[in-house]
Amino acid sequence: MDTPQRRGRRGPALQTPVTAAIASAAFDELAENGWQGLSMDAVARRAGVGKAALYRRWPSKDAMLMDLIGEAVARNLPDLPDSGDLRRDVRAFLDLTVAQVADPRMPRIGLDLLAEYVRNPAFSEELRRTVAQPRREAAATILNRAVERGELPAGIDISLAVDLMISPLVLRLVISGEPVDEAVLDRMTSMIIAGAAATTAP
Amino acid sequence: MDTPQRRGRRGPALQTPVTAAIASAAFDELAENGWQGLSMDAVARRAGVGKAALYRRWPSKDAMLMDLIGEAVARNLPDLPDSGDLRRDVRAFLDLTVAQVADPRMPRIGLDLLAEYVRNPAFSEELRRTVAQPRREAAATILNRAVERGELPAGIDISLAVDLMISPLVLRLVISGEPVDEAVLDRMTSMIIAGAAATTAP
Amino acid sequence: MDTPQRRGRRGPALQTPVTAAIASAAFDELAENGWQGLSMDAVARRAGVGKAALYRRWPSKDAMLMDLIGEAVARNLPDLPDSGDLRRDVRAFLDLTVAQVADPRMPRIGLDLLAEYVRNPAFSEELRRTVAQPRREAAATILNRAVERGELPAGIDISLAVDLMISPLVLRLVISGEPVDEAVLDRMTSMIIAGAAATTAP
Amino acid sequence: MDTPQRRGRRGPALQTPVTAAIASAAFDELAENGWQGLSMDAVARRAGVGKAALYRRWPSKDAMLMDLIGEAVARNLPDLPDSGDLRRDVRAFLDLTVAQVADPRMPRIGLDLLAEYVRNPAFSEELRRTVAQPRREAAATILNRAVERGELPAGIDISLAVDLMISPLVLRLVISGEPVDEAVLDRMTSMIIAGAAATTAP
DNA sequence: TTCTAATCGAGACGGTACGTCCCGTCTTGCC
DNA sequence: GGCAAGACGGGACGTACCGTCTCGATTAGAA
Repeated sequence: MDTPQRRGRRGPALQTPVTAAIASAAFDELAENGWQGLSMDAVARRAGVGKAALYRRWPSKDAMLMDLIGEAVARNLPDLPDSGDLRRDVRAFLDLTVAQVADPRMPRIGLDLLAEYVRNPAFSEELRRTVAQPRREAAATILNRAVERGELPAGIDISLAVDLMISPLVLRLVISGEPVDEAVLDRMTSMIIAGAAATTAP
Repeated sequence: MDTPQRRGRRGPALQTPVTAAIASAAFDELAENGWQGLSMDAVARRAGVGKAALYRRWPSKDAMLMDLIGEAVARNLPDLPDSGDLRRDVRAFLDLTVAQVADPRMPRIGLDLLAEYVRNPAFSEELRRTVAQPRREAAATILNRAVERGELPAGIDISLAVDLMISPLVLRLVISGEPVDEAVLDRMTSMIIAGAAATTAP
Repeated sequence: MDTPQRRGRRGPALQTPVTAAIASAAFDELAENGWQGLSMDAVARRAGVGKAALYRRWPSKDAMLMDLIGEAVARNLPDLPDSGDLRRDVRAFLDLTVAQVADPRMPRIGLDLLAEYVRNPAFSEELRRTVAQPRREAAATILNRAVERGELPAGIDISLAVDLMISPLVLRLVISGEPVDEAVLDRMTSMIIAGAAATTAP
Repeated sequence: MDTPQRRGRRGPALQTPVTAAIASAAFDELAENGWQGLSMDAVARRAGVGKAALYRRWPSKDAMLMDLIGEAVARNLPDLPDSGDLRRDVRAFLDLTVAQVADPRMPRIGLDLLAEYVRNPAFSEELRRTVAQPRREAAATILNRAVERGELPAGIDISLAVDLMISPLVLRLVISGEPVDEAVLDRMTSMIIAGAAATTAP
């Protein structure tokens, strides 16, 4: 028999084979033509599906892509153990970020994701909630633990320090595209620790 | 010699006032409707110009906007005097960045600019050259002067430190949109100086 | 065998009321502005229809007009009873032609029709088959019956006599536009009968 | 008084070779693309001439083509001697018509000419005056001479008989495109003479 | 000879229509 | 009732052409 085994739902989508086919086709089109270049007709054709099948699931092209991408990105959430040492924690955070962005489908889709993120306020909020916030919280946890351990001074600006943990790496990975090797990550780690410690009110 | 003398001039040039009218109309439309919402017919109508006048200058809507915006952004280059003090130099750099992004037309257009930046490789390179590079060089100059004065250690990673001077502020201003007040800029300045000093090889 | 059964219907048909609305709008525009002055946008707007609905049916403006007009003209075929007398038959044929061309929408559209007839070879053939040929056959029938009755000699050139029955009247009606009253039709009838009888090989 | 004496010449005349080049290019384009397909830019390019040179001479594309074609057609006016015999005169008229239409450039351009004739009222009048009227007068002269000689009855409808001399042949040559050989011309001559004689009031 | 007005080639200008493509909705029949 | 196929209204895109205008270079009549 072929009982449609519901295995711990990954999210509302991908429940039926039709939805899965749409998702696959959409990602292919996204990688080939980008967000703006993707047309609903092309996705439906590629998925061997009627256009109505798409609009039965999402109210618009943007909503569909937000949902599909958001879900895909949200799936790989950071899971960082407490190493008991700030330097190791920070380095692990950076490594995880590099690993996630290094996903083979990321280079092309990721940029379009950011493009649409800044373009579309609704998606902006959705993505902030599902993607950015969890990562910011993970970074904040690392910093707070270090404060508790006394590795960082008490009065630091956590929010600013979190920006510091995320933005220089994202700039390199997503925007400037410069290579990020071990040595750079080492120096970046030092930079983050020193910088974070200096975010106290003067 | 009996060269059959060519009559007439070699051909008229594009008329400057027309280009100016198009640019103005395009910026208005951009601010009102955004990159995607901007239509070439609307720009032409607003500029009191035929659509052909647009397509005589640029091969497509995207090319037009890239060119116009890129040029506009490239125009306001940082011009930072040497204050002789690293902290003052860094703070001036941050203030300048805030001021440029705070330009009333920026909030809406700037995001679209970044969106297209990551989407279009050709524009990406163009924008890197005319917008990012000059600012990176200004930041690098500040840091190098500090090294010469002994305010920063000799072995620091200038490129990484430049990232540090730019990315956290850009993240706040362009992406997260969190407010940036004087106090935050003070703490960010401290963070940058401490972080930059720590980018030495371990 | 496991032929993957195709789901859904094979595809929707073009909707009749839409086609009718387009045809009506096209004829209105044609009468008002002529073939060249008719614009597809105007037809679509007048029909309350998207431009795509037009181009889904015909590949171009000319093809659309050829099809619509050709079909309209082809519809009113001559239906001429055998009066048993050549003169009455010929006169009835002329009257029918005048009546058909006297249709209020004809004066303007008819000329454009001929214009396109001579311009476009494909339309030319189509129109010859649906419009000219039936009328030529009706004329030929009249003449052949007269030959059988002995009203016309046996050796006449039917094709040439058919030209005679059609061309002088068409010249007046369509090209020179001179008025055609009862007296002219009387004289033309005499002319045709005498001329037809003289088309024998010398 | 101080009449500001106008120095310099009153202005050079339009240059003949330029006009000739335009005419040649226009006829080429006309033969290749037809009246509607001919574009002024293409004519100017082909003639190696600026578009202004065209509009300096004619107010519009239609006016230019009307003028050029009208003049070309008007040049070969019928010049028919009085043979003293109606049959020979009619046959000569038909032969001349065949010869004129048989001109190698005619087949393609001639049809477009008629097309535009029925489409464009202004051209219609111009062409009627320069092309049709002289030929109708030539035909009328032939008929009137026959009446004077007693070869045709006195009360015939000259206008209708002129239609008879022109329209069947034109129908064949220009519209139906059927071949016209000697035998057909013989029968047509007989038909015309008999028909013309029968155009008397009943 | 010198002035100067009109012509020349080239092509930009405003405007209008074309034919294509896409979005999001709606309709029709097959499963 | 879900599905494929695709027609539907709407609207933007990028192209082509018309008839006008501007530009600098050329040319030939009038002073």
